[in-house]
Amino acid sequence: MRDTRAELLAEAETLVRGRGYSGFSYADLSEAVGIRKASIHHHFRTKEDLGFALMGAYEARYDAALDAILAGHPDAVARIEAYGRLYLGGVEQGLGCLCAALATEGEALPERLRAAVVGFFDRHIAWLEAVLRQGQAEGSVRAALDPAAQARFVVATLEGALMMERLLGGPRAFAGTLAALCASLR
Amino acid sequence: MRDTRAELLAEAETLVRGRGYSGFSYADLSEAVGIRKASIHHHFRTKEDLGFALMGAYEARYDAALDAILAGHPDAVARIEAYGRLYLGGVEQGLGCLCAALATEGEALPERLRAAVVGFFDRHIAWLEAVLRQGQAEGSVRAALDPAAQARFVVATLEGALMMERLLGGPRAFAGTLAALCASLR
DNA sequence: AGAAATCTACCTACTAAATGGTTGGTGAGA
DNA sequence: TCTCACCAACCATTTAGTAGGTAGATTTCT
Repeated sequence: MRDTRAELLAEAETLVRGRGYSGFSYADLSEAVGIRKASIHHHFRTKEDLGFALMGAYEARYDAALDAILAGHPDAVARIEAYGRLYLGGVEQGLGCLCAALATEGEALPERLRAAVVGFFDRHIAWLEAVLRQGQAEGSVRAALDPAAQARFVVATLEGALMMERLLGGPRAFAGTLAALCASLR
Repeated sequence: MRDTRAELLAEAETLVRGRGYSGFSYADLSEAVGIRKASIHHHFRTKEDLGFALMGAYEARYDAALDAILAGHPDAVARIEAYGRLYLGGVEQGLGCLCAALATEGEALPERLRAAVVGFFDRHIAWLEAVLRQGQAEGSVRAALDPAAQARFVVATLEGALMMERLLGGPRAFAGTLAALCASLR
């Protein structure tokens, strides 16, 4: 049996990351999944509900990826490099970050969605801060850096590089920025 | 006499940077400027024309700002810090970068607009690369850095920080990232 | 200079299409 | 029998864009 709800989430994510939240419609999604517009409302009552579910799934996937990074890479800088490669996937597929797409909406974004985006960034910043502190304790990360500020710096650089290189330099250019970022930590 | 065209450009820019390109409508703009919807079409035949004019004005303003920075700051890192403060203005007003707003639209963005966005970034990268080279020649910028890669890195960081801190940490957090960025260049 | 023609900036009133969303169903399976 | 997943047919509103016109300024012709 096909899991329509999951298909809807997957296609909607591609659409939002590809053209922005208000740049996609239920009609687009209907066509992508092969189901009538009204049936989407059966799964997600409103567009805002869909956006919120999208954020939930996105965050859950990222949480799993962060755990996998901790399990697979002992070194702090290697962890941050692996974190950066999560964004690289977006560049390769020509898709931006879901949170960036929502953040663009700014004032017009429903409060729940804004809160979810803020939560996403807060979590990532906290994770990076912990990794950086560990790196400093082990000596692999420059002791002079402020972990809290540096964590924001890392997210900003990767988000910006994804946004820009998706339509400019592609994966190679993104990889260059990631390398420069990691070099600046040591 | 009031310059309606200029008012339209100013208000439209605020709207696009605040809520995204497909997140604003001629109706919004009509209300903001106090002119009928049909009259906007007199000044900008299509929404795409308006977006293109928006990019033109935005780029012209940035060009002037880049010249002013060269004239006002002899030191390379000071120039890049001043460049970063251009973005800070956006954080203070709660407005993202026009190019980031357009870039979010991705595939759905009309070709002319995409080309304009690419041109904007290319110009900024070239400007920064030249500034970085000069800094290396003078010894104020680390010689080990690759100017071309580092220029992309600078734009990515500032764009990402603007996108994120606009709704997260505000001007203080942005200033922290800008400081970390400048420190990483020396 | 004065009349005629043209242009500019704006308007009201429309259109076709798309938007998110609702109603009232149908058929299949537990 | 009841729920689930889906549907066709709606709906009100909003979207970008058009048609046709008006009042006032500017230019052109005599």
